[in-house]
Amino acid sequence: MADLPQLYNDLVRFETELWNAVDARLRKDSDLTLARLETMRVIAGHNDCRVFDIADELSVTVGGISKIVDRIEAAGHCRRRANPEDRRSSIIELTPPGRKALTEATVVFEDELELRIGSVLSESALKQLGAALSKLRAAQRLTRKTDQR
Amino acid sequence: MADLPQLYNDLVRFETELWNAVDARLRKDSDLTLARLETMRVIAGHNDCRVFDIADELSVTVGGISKIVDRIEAAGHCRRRANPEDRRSSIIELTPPGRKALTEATVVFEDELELRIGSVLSESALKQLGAALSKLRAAQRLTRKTDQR
DNA sequence: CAAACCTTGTTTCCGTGGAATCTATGAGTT
DNA sequence: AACTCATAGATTCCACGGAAACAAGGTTTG
Repeated sequence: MADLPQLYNDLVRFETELWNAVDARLRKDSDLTLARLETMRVIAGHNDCRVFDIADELSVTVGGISKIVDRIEAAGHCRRRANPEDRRSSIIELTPPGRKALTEATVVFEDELELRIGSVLSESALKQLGAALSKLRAAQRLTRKTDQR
Repeated sequence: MADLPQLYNDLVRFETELWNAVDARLRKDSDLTLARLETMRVIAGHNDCRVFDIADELSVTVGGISKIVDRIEAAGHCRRRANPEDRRSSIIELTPPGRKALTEATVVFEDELELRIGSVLSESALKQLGAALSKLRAAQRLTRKTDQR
């Protein structure tokens, strides 16, 4: 019998510490925070990216993302463009300075991940971990449907 | 080569969704929130528990925990007692109603973990996941020492 | 096509948690 | 003992993100 509370605790604590460490590293060695980096990665990876798409992919609220996009836009790193398909929404795209900042921050980001994850586990352990997490997320997507809000 | 950003993303997203789901379930089926449950679990598991001990174990700030303890105390679930060893700090202990609430909430907590983790992965996959997380945390504790601040 | 409903995004308001500051106590040095 | 420095906790201030209310556009149904 696995000790689920223990596993839960390690998971949550590791995630907290990882987030803090990566965020601190980005603030020190790049122009982005982790919240902005994650948002900009989604923008870069989506064609015709809307606020909704980002919120969905990052599991946060639309209202929260709307405000993060405000800040990224104020920093000159992205811009909202009218969506010809649907006038309720805008299409968000990175500006050239935004793409540059993203590229630079991504190097730092990946370096820190390598330091804190890649270099700690064996290649096969990494594969297993990735598989476990992806299975857990898939299961969560299913239960979500039965959840009432 | 493992895709670390992908793994990172699954980890953070799973943790976010898990936290939200467990917290929602606790609010619905118990008297505690997840933040309070975690705090009270630490209090219950420590002899002569101080604010510092909780903050350290949960990887959050002392100031934040001080306020969470305020709320738990206001709900009548814990109490601060003078520490005879060190008058700067108090010893925090659960009240009988606090212990009762903790016991009840723990049932809900473990049920939700079983639903979202235990029943999703095989026994051996759970073991591997636990081992990987504990190794990752151990490595993080080491790098922390070299981190300035 | 109108009415009802749903989707998308923004904004307001609020609770939470962090950083910084302040107070009190303890430990170490002279 | 007096001074300095470190530690524990509380408090103040602030930034962030969620919930809810709102606005506006889209979709469905009669």
